[in-house]
Amino acid sequence: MKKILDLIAGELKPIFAQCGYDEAYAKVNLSNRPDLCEYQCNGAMAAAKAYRKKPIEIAGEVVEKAAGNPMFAEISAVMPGFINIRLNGEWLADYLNGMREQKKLGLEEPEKPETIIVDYGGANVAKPLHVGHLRAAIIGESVKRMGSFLGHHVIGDVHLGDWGLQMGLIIEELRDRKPDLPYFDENFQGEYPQEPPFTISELEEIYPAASAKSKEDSEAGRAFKERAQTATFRLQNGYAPYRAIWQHIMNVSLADLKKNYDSLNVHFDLWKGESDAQPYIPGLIQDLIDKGLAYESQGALVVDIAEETDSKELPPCIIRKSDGAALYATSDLATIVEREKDFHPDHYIYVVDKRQDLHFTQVFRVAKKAGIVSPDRKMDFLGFGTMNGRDGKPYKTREGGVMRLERLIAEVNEAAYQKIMDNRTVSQEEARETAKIVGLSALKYGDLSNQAAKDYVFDIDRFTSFEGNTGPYILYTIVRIKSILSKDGGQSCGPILPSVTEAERALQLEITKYNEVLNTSFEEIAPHKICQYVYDLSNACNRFYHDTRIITEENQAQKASWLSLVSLAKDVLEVCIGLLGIEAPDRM
RNA sequence: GCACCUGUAGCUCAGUGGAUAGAGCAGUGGCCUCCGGAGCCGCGUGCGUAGGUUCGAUUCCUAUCAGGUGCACCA
Repeated sequence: MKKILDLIAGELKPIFAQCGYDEAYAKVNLSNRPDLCEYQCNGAMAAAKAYRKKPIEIAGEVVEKAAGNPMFAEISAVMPGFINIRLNGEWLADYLNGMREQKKLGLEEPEKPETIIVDYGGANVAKPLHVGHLRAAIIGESVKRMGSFLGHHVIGDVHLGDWGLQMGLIIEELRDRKPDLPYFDENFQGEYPQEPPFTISELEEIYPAASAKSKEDSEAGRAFKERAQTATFRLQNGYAPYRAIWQHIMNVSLADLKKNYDSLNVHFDLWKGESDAQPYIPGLIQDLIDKGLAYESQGALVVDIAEETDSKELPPCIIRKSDGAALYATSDLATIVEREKDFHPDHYIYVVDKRQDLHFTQVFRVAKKAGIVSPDRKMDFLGFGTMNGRDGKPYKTREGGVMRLERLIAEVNEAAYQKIMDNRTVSQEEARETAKIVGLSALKYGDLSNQAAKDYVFDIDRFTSFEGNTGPYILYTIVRIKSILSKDGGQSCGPILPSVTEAERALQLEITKYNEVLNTSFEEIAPHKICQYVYDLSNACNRFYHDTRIITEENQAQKASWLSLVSLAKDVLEVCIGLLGIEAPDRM
């Protein structure tokens, strides 16, 4: 189905044209004065200058010709030149009935579906997930779901950090702890064991220990770091024993990462990492040299990325260190080479900490200059801000350390559990299960309701509150509608009739925004707009059934209409929170 | 030093080249013979500052102040 704004504009366009004005002026917006009208067209004012007429005259001409159109209950010209519109109640009811019948609730899908890569993990192998990974996971998952639901072919890639110095550090620390392992016997000829030489909890302890050791300002510290660098170098050059250890690290770590992402209800289509891009690096660098883009500067190989339209000077992008090693930008460029080969995507979306803005600006420019992607390829960097504590500083544990994701989730679940037990008498088991769902909604909604690019304050009490603009409040609304529908058995839904009360009308109008909201939210890569909508729709629901007795309504056709209306509202809400990565329980 | 991002109500956040800038929390006053009161209905304060473009600017531009972040061999 078409969006209502487009349908109204579609009626006005020929009228503008008939009157001799460019039909582009027939653009329609939601009214920002609901007391005056539901929709408004401001084109007459914009056109006034071009046609040297008073805006009100233009508006008057258009309104005169539009009067009598069955779509409108009211269309009027108001000083200085607004065109105010109210929809006909029957037309609106028809639109809603259309939504009920169509798949995806009448969502207008893009004419040409795109292949889109969403890169949103950034997890590091052998390091536990912490809150810094939370935003990428939550926002990226939502962006991926939005794109898929709209009909695009979206591929979510975790893009693991699995190829850096951390690997050498772990290998050398492992050598110090278990020197008898066959991986460290230069003369070993047999098969390496299938069993990993460590558990996940050991691994999580090994890395920080090794990292600390390498940073020690002592002879031993420097020696250890040098060993780690050598080990990293050998690993990257295919030294078999270290490859075998690396594979163990990957297996053990990935199983744990998947478990953690699962508990967030975040799922990746690809579990690629930096290591997968390595084979493309030599060709990439040679290509950049051959094209004359890469040149030596202070011993390193760099590519200039300045463009004529730049008002400022951007530093060049380093693609090879003076010691010959590749680095971050090289790896990301090689990953693009790989993705072009595998998927040839129309659109890249990187969901990464906003501090990497400059890095991605450089990478995108090099990719386009070098022709790795075509110049018009859509490449978006969705940089997100920091999650802060109530003190406005990056979120930490009470002890001041880095908060692990597992612990954060556990704390949110506990807070949700307490609230559920305070409010209702349910069994502990049911409360625990519900708390997981409610807690996750609190966590995700609390994050997604903010603009991604901004820092935000994580306040566990506020996010888990069942009142106000929170995830639990949204879930409550859905659960309550489910309760109403179950009271009736869900059997007597019928066609939605024109509204009879203001609250009902408001709810009807709110529901119809669905199509518009989903499309613009994805175009702007803005999940918070879905949150805003879901909140508005929930409020409209609560107002409606607060003063309308549905179940006891004696007029059966009226009752059937209202049941359909709240049922449709519930469907819209569930689709929308699904795109946020949230689901609603049946009871809470 | 250079650059980028952000400044909206006491707090946390939305929002728009158009009419009277909105929510939640906190404060405060009402509403349960009623499908879940986790609700509904009230009450008041604000676009960092100064210019400019425009018929119209909180929105676009410039300057300025404040906070955050990034600036060549970490990822």
